[in-house]
Amino acid sequence: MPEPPTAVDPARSQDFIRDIIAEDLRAGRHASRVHTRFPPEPNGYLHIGHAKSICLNFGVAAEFGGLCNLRFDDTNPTKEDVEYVDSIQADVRWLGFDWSSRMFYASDYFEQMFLYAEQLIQDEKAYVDSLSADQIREYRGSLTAPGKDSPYRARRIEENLDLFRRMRAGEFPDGTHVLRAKIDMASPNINMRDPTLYRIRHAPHHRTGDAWCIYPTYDYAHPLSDALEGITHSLCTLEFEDHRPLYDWVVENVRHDAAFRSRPQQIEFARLNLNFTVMSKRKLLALVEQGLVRGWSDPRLPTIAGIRRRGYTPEAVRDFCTRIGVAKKENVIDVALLEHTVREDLNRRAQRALAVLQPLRVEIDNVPEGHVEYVDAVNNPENPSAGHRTIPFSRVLYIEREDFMENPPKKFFRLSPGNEVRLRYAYILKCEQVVKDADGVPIELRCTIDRGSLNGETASRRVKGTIHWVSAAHASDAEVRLYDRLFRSDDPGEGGRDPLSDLNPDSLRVLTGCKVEEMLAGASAGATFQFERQGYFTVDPDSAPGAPVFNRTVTLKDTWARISQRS
RNA sequence: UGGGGCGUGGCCAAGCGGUAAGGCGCGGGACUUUGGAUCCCGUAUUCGGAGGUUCGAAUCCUCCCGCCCCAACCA
Repeated sequence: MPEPPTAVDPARSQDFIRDIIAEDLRAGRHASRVHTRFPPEPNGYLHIGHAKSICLNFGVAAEFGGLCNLRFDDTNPTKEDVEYVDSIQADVRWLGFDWSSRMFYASDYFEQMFLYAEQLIQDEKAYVDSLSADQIREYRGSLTAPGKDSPYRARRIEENLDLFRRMRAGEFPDGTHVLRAKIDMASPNINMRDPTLYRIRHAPHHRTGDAWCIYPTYDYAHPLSDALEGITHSLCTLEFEDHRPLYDWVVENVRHDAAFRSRPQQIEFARLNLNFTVMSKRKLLALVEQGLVRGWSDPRLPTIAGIRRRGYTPEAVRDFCTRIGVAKKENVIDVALLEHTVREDLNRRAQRALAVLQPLRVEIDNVPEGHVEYVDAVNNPENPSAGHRTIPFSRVLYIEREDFMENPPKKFFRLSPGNEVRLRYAYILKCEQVVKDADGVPIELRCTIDRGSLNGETASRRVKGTIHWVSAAHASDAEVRLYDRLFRSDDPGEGGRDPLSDLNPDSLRVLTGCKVEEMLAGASAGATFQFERQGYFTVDPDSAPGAPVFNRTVTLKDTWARISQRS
């Protein structure tokens, strides 16, 4: 008789990292604690890729009743800046995570790390090397050839200690000496061939100023920062897999004192890659520095700050991060998933606005000139508590050009000669006559309405389609800047068109059912509207009040293409 | 050619020896005071390949193939 299938353990059903943690907890490891950290280097703004790590670290901690620290990995003063530490805090908060009072800097531990380094020297596990960077590289060997010992590897403890202290005292210029771990120059893992622990850098640090002129490297500082903060699970990306033996070496070989609070374990996962956008720090920095975008928060960038201005909500980004999962496989997530989570969230909260982007004039013969009436409109069909608004209706309207077709295909349910369509929230409209210009292009429609059809729910008859409209006399015509291009170019990356080449913001004429100014005035910064069938638009939360800048939140180019092809 | 990882549908991703979850996307349909909304339905005879073990393999073994990462005094 076959065994019954094993029941799925919910604690083992999410991802391998949660599995490991659950198992550690079960086995009582790490004193049954879970403590993670999000450790960015403050050398740039956070992007959507970091959101994955933030959601993972804070999420896992919360799920297992643990804590998550925010830690700035500020061990390289030449690349870092306070502007970045500020923006990173703002972005993590915006995403909805709270590190409480646990915000730290690797630089908080410089003194303690120095002490541990001295002990390493005393234990003959570290030495000062005086080879040049080039020589060190040569001595390191290659991927296939083992390295060889530096002639300075055998220095006396006292000499090492003296040199290391004088390094700290600033007696030597950059590049003259370096502190190295004494491990194994023949290791097949190049990271273990006596890795550098400290280098001399006479450069002001954004936080410690000129207190130091030697700085620990990532490989030395990271495991120690983790241990000093009592971190149990140190989550990082795949490229650090080869560094894990070194991470463990540092954790094991430093002399454990009272400050040494945990024996953290490093666990690696695959970083997020998104198609149709750029995530490399290098490229983002280049865009900002060359002025090709308006700063790190340009809505066209995949930075958290840019995404916020674009109208994305933290809820949607978090949902995206949980939906992509966590694994060790290299991945390229389809940006359509991000767009989906945003639409799903916005659809529930965005105010609707009738808007016409490419107007076609409509004159209604059986509505008297000067007549104005206000029809009732729902702000959000899916959320009654969003309330109602009234929209002016009059003899002359604008409708969307593409909502009219002179020779409609079979399944076109919008307006065409002799046919009827419902004007959303208003009457059934019939096209009686098409006025064309010299080239035969329709420039105006003469129509009539069915006076008895105002309320669609009680009307005696129904028509297949419904379109959006705007009263010509009441709508304003404002030039709105629209950011759209960069974020979703048509090239996924390598080769072909450079996704960064098309940087000019589009501009767009927007006509809404009320004056645009009124709409903006009544909207708080960051408010999002859904322009019927045109997508979501957000009033830039970072722009001056009333400034007519919209960021299109979701790009639906391909869908539009499909729709227009079909129609 | 050294070491470390990874290969399940177009993109992600469950699965952990018992006969391929789920999401996105895509296709079809329904609905209509919008919809690209919403609701239905469909979408891997097969898990990189070939052998083997087993009553039974995506799951175990062997070999092979492919992709990614590593030779910063970056992180």
